[in-house]
Amino acid sequence: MEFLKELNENQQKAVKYTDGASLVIAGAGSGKTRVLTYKIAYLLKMGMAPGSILALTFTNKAAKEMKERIAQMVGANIARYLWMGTFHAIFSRILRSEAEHIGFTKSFSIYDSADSKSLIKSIVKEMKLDDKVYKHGFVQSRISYAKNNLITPDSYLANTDLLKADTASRIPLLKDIYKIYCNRCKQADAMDFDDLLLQTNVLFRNHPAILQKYQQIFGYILVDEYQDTNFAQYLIVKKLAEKHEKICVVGDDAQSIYSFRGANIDNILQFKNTYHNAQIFKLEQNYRSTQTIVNAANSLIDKNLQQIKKTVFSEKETGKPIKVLSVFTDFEEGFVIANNITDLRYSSNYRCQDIAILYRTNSQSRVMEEALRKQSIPYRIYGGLSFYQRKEIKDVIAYCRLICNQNDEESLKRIINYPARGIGDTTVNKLIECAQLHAVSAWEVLNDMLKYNLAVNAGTANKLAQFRSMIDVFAQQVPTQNAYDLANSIVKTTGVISDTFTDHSPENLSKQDNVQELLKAVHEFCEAKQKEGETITILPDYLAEISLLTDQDTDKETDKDKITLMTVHAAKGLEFKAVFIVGMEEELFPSPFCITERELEEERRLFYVAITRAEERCFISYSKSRFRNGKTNFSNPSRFIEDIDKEFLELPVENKPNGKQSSIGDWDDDMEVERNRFNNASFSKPVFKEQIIQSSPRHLVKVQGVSEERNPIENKAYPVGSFVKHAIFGIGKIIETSQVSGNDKADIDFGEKGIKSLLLKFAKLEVLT
DNA sequence: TCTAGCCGAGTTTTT
DNA sequence: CTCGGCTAGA
Repeated sequence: MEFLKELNENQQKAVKYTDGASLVIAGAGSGKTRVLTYKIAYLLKMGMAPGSILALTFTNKAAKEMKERIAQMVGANIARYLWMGTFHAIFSRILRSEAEHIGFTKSFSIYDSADSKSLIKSIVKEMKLDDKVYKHGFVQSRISYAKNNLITPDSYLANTDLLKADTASRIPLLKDIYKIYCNRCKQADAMDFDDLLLQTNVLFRNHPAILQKYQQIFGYILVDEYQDTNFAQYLIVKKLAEKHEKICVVGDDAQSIYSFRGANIDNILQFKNTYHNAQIFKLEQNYRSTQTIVNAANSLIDKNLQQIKKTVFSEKETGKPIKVLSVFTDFEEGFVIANNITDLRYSSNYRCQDIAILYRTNSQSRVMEEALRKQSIPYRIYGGLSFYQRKEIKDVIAYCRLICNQNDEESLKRIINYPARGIGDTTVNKLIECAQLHAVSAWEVLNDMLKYNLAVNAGTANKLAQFRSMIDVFAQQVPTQNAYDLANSIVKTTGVISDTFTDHSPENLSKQDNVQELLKAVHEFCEAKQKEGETITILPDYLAEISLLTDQDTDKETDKDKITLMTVHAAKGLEFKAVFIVGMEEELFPSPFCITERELEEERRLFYVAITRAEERCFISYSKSRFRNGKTNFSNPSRFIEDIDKEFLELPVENKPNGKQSSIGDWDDDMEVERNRFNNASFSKPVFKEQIIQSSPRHLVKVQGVSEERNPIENKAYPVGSFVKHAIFGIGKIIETSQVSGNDKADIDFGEKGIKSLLLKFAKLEVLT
């Protein structure tokens, strides 16, 4: 047990306690993953069989990393038998082997959220309801909420509170949509993400013998990120652990940020009430961040009332204060951040992969992206469209899914007329209506159009029959064909990507690349399975694997050394030497949709998560105006900045070039922060784009001393003396134009608002005269 | 069946 | 602004 020496005292205690239930409260950066991995290694060394350990995580990435670390410690041959994966992955595996007990088949499809949205849309349409009232997004979240709380359609009907709430929200028929939605899923032999948890509960509730079987199998259960479990997950874990209470959950209530998805922070707060003899271990030493960052984060989270008290501390160096950057516009924000990044790269020798830009909403990525691109800083955006959500990929996968499960209605709808084969919307609607009328799947109708009286003309019937037999031919090959060969012939024969061969546009070429990429992935999957001793890997096995994958799981080698751009949510569990948290403004962070104290506390935790991602440097920026939804909106600094003790912050300082007074306007009154305009933030390190691209880091440091002297330069577009209009300051008169580091700049007298030095590329001035 | 054009809406999302 | 969804017309 040499490896135990690598743990501190509390970590060791948490690892070694295996007598009963235990809760490990793990502060940010306190070695949570380390405790989990070492604990599993410890259990294995104590003689526990790997096949009786169940370890649940929230992301595939976390599971994969943990598995790799354990493999290093105890050997891959042992590690591969661990039940380790996400809740969804593990229980979809169990559901597949027990599917017939709950009315599904082994090859059930998994509907992703786009599929379920599309199904909801068609149900609302078929019920002739107003889709402006029954908005698909809202209906979807309502159904998801019900499932996460284990409310089946029948118990929904019996729940007066829910019914009342729906009537009050003018959506009384939600109960019916929910019921039909579930029926349709079952008819399609499909489960959505929430079903994977709900149906597991149904399985365990209705079949005690099966529950008992898994209670026997899982001799020890570990759960990561327990603060983010919802009721469905909580109950699965509770039932499985009931017998022996050999369970260890790890989490941090201060990092609970998924309540809007049904996560219930009470699961961790009330752990002791669920498991009466639970031991609690607190990990409070942060090994990730400087003292300043840890203390700043502590002072922030201290403002939350609801929390398990703990004292996270760091013994690393004090470190630099968190730098607060104040800018005028979101464009300038991007520019300033890019400059700061350049600075870090070349004067502190940070690599791109050490740096992350975090934001509250995905839409903020655009300006950042633009700024980075302009300065040729390599970056990678996480979130947005993932590989598996791309149209061409979804199309190919829809073929694969339909071929493996002909009842899969969403896949059928997607490709029955793609590529176009003369089966229009009218026909598809008739087909589905007919199927509903006879309570069978659409495929069933296709199989016997006469029997079900499908009212289409002979030509259409012929086209439908052709489509059916094409799918049939593939379907017959499923049990005997290797997944890669079958996928390959699907792509070649169905013409699913024939659209992309019409021209050589970059979009089309990229689509072809993506499909090749997918096929390559299938190939690799088959080879990996073969190495594990499988004789043949069939297509359904591959589908089962990828339906639960996300973009984050597909890291490419070429993406290694790049700046990371992602939402704060996506950054949870990650760490970077330097972190930029941008858009720290009211109406953005906290989100205007969070009103109640409980919701605000979650937003504060989100900010806490953001800060604690940083190891050495943390920057926070806010802009006084932001371009959103086609309009420029004014904004104030986020209240959360004030929640951090000032001693840990480096607030923007006023800088007065040439002794000119530059008044701030009204924004900063509450913060006593003054603007350090373009000088400090933007130009302390003049940016020479070309040189940055070509030269080595050391070269660049030399150029940094270049003069910042301003030389008045006549600017023809903005003649001295002319009047201009600015989005924030209103009308002003140009006093002087100049160039600084190759950027056009103007000094403008805005009367009452004072004299401002503005960069023309940001100011967006309108010339009036 | 396809496409241009209009209208309206617009947080966060591990699976 | 920038998507998605729908309608009108080819």
